[in-house]
Amino acid sequence: MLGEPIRDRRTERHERTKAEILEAAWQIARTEGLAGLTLRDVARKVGMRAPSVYSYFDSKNAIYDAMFAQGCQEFLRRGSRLVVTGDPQADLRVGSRMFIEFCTEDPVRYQLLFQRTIPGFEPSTGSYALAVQALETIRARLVEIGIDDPAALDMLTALTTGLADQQISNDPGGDRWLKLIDEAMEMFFAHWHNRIPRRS
Amino acid sequence: MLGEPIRDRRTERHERTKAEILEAAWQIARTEGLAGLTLRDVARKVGMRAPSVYSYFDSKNAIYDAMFAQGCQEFLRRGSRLVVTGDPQADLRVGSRMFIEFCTEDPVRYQLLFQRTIPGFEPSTGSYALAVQALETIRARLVEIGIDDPAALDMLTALTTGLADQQISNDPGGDRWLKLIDEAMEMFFAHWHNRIPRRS
DNA sequence: GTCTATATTTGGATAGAC
DNA sequence: GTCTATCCAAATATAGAC
Repeated sequence: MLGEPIRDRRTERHERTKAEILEAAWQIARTEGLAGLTLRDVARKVGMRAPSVYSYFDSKNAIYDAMFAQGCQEFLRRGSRLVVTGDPQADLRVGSRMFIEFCTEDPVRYQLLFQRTIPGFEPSTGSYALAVQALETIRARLVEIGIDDPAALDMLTALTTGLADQQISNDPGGDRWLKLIDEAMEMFFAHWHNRIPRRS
Repeated sequence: MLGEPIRDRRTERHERTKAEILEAAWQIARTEGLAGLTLRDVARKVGMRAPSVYSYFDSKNAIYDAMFAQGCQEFLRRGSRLVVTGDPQADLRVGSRMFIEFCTEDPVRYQLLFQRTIPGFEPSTGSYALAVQALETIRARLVEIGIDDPAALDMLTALTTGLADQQISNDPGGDRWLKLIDEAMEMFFAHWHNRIPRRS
């Protein structure tokens, strides 16, 4: 009557090693750049030779894809922890701050998820679905705040990714654009709250 | 009494060929991606073999650097053609539209100038100075519009690059974010015009 | 599953003849 | 200035032994 599935110790170990490889990949990407990731380096970091990695991932792009999915899942996890207080402006501030800090705290992850700059890589359908889901959580939160104009959502993504992008590109490690978040949201809120969508 | 310098036909031809190589590099980067640029392809496009390119550029990065400088100069050229009408909002609209269209009309140029995503490349001091000069023209225009808070400049660069970035990443060739430009500038202007800078 | 060995490709850069 | 020939290095991926 125990409903637990039979544990497969072999599979468990396999999954653990996959996770270990991914963690190594993140670390190397953060130091060498996302495009500078090589299977040799990843393998070495986990104490293997390059060919052994192929027992866990079919290709280098499969690693990128798993990293992409991990990034999306982390975003979804953080989004699910956000609460709705009922104060629209506060909710907007908290949500946008979460998003922008998510972007800036790991520029490599930002590059992988939001800029499509890796030569031959594009996410698999499964991973892409996670990204769609992530955008949907943002849309839903904006609706709860009382803003349901689709143009407002597009404006918000532009404004927040713009802040994140400038922060990463022009003041890495600093806060020159981070400290503009509250003011940006004030500006955004004043313009879009209780506004009737214009025709086209 | 003719003040013209003596023309050096050899140098002139050399410069012409350099320009031809750069144009080929732009074309290839636009189809193969900026990171996908190879000397072989560039050489072939101008009817040479790869080693011959070294008679014109010391390295591949020297080509990137020349492209970077060209991009900045094109931006400066367009900025110099903008007029100030005295209508602050109209001037803001025109300036931001110029900037965003400059970005979106050539995503490869945008990537080279505004995202630093090429492995070992960073602009030479001379080329970087052009980029600084370009930002300065934006700052000066914003002052003429009547907004001289440095935070406003940072907010404007975030907003405009954000619109450009979303347009390029999520609706290439379309106008989903381009058509938000006027509304974005309305929002920006309402917030920053005649505002006293806050302490910190 | 992991290894060694190797195939394969690619691409930046140099040497030296013409 | 341009070429051929070549070097050198890197990196993905596969074959097959253990």
